Amino acid sequence: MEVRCHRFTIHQQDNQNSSENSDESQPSPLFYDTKATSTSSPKTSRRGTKKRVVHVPIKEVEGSRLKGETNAPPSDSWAWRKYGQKPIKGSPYPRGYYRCSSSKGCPARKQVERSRTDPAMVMVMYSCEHNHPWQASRNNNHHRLNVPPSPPTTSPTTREAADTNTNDQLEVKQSIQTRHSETELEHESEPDQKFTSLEVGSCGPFAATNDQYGWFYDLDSTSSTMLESPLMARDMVEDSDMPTFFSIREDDESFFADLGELPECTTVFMQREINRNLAPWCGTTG
DNA sequence: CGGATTTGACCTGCGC
DNA sequence: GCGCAGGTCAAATCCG
Repeated sequence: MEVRCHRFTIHQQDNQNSSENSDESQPSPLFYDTKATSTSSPKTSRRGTKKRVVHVPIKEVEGSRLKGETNAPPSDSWAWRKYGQKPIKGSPYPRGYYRCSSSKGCPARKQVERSRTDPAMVMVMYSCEHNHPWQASRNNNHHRLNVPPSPPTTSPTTREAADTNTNDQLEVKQSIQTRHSETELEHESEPDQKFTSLEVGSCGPFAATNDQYGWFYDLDSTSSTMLESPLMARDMVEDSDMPTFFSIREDDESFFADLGELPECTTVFMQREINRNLAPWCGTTG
């Protein structure tokens, strides 16, 4: 089943499995609860984060702040400040660690690394939710007026030269550190309440209500554009750990809401969680 | 000079 | 319990 939402096609998978464990017969859930998984479970962040993968054309990075950086994160509505970089075992590319600098005290973080299977892509893993003053206003249908002032189309905090690969994509991984209780998880077992039942602010924009991120719907949601990148299309066929496509519904749209921060040409693939016990939208506190 | 990046050290979680 | 690897910190450095 195929999903066409704006220009985003959602694909969620574990950050490690995204490229390494392509032989996974079981589709990767949206997020993995590291606390609940065992040896046979897909790998997740060591800190209990849950991740999803988005593919973004690498050309987007050219306009972003990390010019010339191997792991240039895609430009989005937030300003990110790099606080670390680590070589990742099995990957020729290092992983960059970024904190949100759009507002003081924002706990949002993201990790950026090149895809191992396709160097033309970069993975960006988001951890924790943004916590900005203007977010509260979004809940009141004033979303379009309360987005961060002058959301940078280019990342303002990085200074290096752009990657000049124009046909490539970025692979964007997003993860969430979750704080939901067991009770909340039970709600999530109901498909149609999967997102809307979650508390805004307790699990970040991924679990936000439609209202909170309704600003996203003002975007070109009527576009049927999908799979802008042939690269990603190829991966979807070749990779056994491929995402499952599905029809977007309201609850899913709230998932997409956060993706409004991603570059317009971001191609995101979402994988419907198969085992909800393992893949609640938000798990327990890590 | 202020803010962002770099990079080595340190901390922590997980697997054996 | 130990070692490995991921994640974070913070001082040094760089750049506008």
